[in-house]
Amino acid sequence: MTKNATEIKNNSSYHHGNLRQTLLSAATQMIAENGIESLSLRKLADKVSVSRTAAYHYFDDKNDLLCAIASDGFRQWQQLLKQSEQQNQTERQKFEQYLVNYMVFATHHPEEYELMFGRCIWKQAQCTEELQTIAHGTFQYQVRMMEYWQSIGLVAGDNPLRTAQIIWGTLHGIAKLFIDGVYVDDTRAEEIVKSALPMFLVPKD
Amino acid sequence: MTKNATEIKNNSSYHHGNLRQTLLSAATQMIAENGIESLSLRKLADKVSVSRTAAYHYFDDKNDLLCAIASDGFRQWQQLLKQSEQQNQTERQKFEQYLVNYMVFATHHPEEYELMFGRCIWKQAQCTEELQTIAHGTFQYQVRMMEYWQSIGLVAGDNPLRTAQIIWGTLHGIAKLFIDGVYVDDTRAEEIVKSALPMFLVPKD
DNA sequence: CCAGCATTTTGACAGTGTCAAGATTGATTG
DNA sequence: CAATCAATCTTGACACTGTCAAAATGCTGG
Repeated sequence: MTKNATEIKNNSSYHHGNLRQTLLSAATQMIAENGIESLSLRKLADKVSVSRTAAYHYFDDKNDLLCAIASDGFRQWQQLLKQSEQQNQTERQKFEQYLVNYMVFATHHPEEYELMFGRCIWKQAQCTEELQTIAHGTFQYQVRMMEYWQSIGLVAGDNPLRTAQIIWGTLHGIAKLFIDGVYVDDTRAEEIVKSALPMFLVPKD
Repeated sequence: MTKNATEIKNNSSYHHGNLRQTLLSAATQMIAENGIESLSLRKLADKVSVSRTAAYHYFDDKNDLLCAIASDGFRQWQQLLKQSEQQNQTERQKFEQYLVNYMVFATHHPEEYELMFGRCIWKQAQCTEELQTIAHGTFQYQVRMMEYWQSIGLVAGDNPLRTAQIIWGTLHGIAKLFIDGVYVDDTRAEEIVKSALPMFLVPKD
């Protein structure tokens, strides 16, 4: 029997064959279901039917595993960014789409979002080089988008970095207030972001 | 010897005399120094020279203790809010002061801020009634400030709640990106907030 | 002086991350 | 084909965590 990267689990065998990916998927699912804090390496190992310390062959640390999940999140987000860029709309629509996309991504994958931008990785533990690279790249990409939108007179301001920081801050703040449960009323995040939109635009008249 | 609320520790006595407050202060200090995650009830007990479970007589939970610290934080913040309101400046200056104050408070007490607005209490655990009340009151207060600033034509928009949500979101987002270490460059949070200021104002000319 | 009460401690348990050492297996090479 | 080796996984162990139940301690009113 040859190794097959797509087969989930080679039953009744000592070697798993695909443990790293299996761990990542299972961990991502567990996090999505019950939150980051409820993920323990031991419960994860149980779920995958493997011993407590098996994961240590693929990840240095619990932190290392979390960083890998976060990196996946960034890849997803980058894909979404590029997708919405290719739809032919007005630039103004693209900008609005970007804002809404951010909110939808954050509120639909709250735990992964927390991992990507939260203190758990960035402050408390040190983050992987892979994660640092991809995160930085994503931000740079967004700065360039701002630069373009400012150059065509859509978005206000003349300092793309500053503007990106502020707009990102706004999105991040609203997203986090929802995700963390500070905003519990039925107000929808999307609506709030849409009413924030005019703030960022160059006045029309 | 009579009991004295100001004396820190009645040495060589079984009963402490002032344990609740002592625990709160020590915990606040430990959190400020080494972060929320590094606070354990046992280390806290050690620091106060008391047994592991002594705290359980004053707090239901670890969560309960954290909520008490957060409540203190809100009291501090409210005081700061009212102070800056009483200084006689133009309304425009007061508004700017409010933004800057928020940022200064958040970045100078990052761990307490995280406790006040972070997932640790609001999402993961349930928060105390005391905390819920004081937090809600603080937000209401800020909404009323927005209402006033909009009524005199300083701040843009006609929906105070929405505006408060957005401005608070912006402040919160920028603060958290700094606190959590996502922004690591030497850009100062205060500067960013000041350049965000015009976004919120009614255009002058 | 003693009973009762508030306060603090000790003992115990389940759960956590992680290291070191051993067990198992598939692959490689003579 | 068989022996060895390296990759992979497991077992044992340790320190640390929050928290409960039961015991111990000291203050205070009768």
